[in-house]
Amino acid sequence: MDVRTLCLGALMGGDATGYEIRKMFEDGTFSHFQIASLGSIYPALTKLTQDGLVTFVEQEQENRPDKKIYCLTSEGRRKFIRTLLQVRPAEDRYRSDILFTLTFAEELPVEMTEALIDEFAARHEAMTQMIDPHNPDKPHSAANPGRDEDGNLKPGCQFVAGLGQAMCEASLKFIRENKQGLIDDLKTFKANKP
Amino acid sequence: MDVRTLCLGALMGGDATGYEIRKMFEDGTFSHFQIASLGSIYPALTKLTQDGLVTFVEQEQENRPDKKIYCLTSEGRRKFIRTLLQVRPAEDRYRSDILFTLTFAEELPVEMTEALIDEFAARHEAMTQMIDPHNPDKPHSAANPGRDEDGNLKPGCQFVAGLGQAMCEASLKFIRENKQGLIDDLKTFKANKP
DNA sequence: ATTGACTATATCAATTCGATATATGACAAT
DNA sequence: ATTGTCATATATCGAATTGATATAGTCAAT
Repeated sequence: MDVRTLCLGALMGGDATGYEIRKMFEDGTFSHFQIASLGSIYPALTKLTQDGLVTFVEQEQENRPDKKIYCLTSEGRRKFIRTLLQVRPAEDRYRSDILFTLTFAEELPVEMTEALIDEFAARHEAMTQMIDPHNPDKPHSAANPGRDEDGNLKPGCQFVAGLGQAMCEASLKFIRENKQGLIDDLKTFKANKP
Repeated sequence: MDVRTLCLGALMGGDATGYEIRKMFEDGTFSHFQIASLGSIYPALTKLTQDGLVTFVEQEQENRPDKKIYCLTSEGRRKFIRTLLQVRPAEDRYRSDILFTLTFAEELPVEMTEALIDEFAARHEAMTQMIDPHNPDKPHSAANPGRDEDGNLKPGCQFVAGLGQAMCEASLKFIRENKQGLIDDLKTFKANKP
């Protein structure tokens, strides 16, 4: 799925600026299962405008650059749904430098291994906070759509959030139960092979 | 972490061809937490050769293109370890078109939502098989390093494999417990909003 | 017979990332 | 006082990477 399609999806939750769309992928609704950088979002929005799939109104701001608030056209909306229906979703891909590094734990100081695991845990801890739809310090901003008029989370979003939480919790649980074992294994491993 | 570093890491487990390195990321040891395509691996190996971090011997084959079997130099090995020690690992990133699509479940036919969830489950089921170090149909090929001379899985690899399994199992469990609920929610949701 | 899958290397256009530039205000730290 | 950093906001661009394609032969299946 290319960034253009992702932008259309982001605008399904309501009008937004390019900056706000990036936040949806950085902090917001999509952050735990999609990625898009500003360097791809802005050109995508320009292209979508040219193709008539979105429009924008420019909002002047005091002492700040103008905002461009983008809005799906009815054609953009139709195009997005059609894409979802037609395109075969790509394989999921998970990318983790930390896990890659841990694969070579035998070659590293044990303290570093421990620090890497702690870092992994901390990041996943932060992610559960971010995903949690009931989290009170999560603002009801443009970066967190997926709700209907009454403020209820839509079923699809709720399911996806729950799935993300379950995966985070599982990894945290695994670390709690297996970190010390790995450290011990590494120590004996290193003692045997100097 | 760039593809050059990933290639060095792949060669830590023993000599391999570019094709075999891709398999490590496609099917093998690294497949569930790193990605690298052939289009990036071959140029990376060329660059690494120029920099003296790997060497290769060309092996003629009957009725096939020659194999280039790449091998870490001692400098390459040192460089790799140094990189692991120095480089701050990038944020983990998980990318899933299926989950993104499910976010818009309200806009799709319920049958499609169900099919997407089943597909997600099937892929994760396949992944657990692939990760499992005890899986008997997993060959002891160049695509599956991470073992010492006695065939024992190294502690770091075992930990990472276990973590991957735990996350897969958690997602499968979540789906078993919540799929029907989502389908029901969607039906009532759609009934209320025609 | 022919389609598709596997081994093997290589190239390349299109896409995307990540860093940087620009402008301003707020707030914390030294 | 001043420096640093963070947040808002858009935009550009080189570098890295993907994904498709070319080449070429073997093998199994339809």
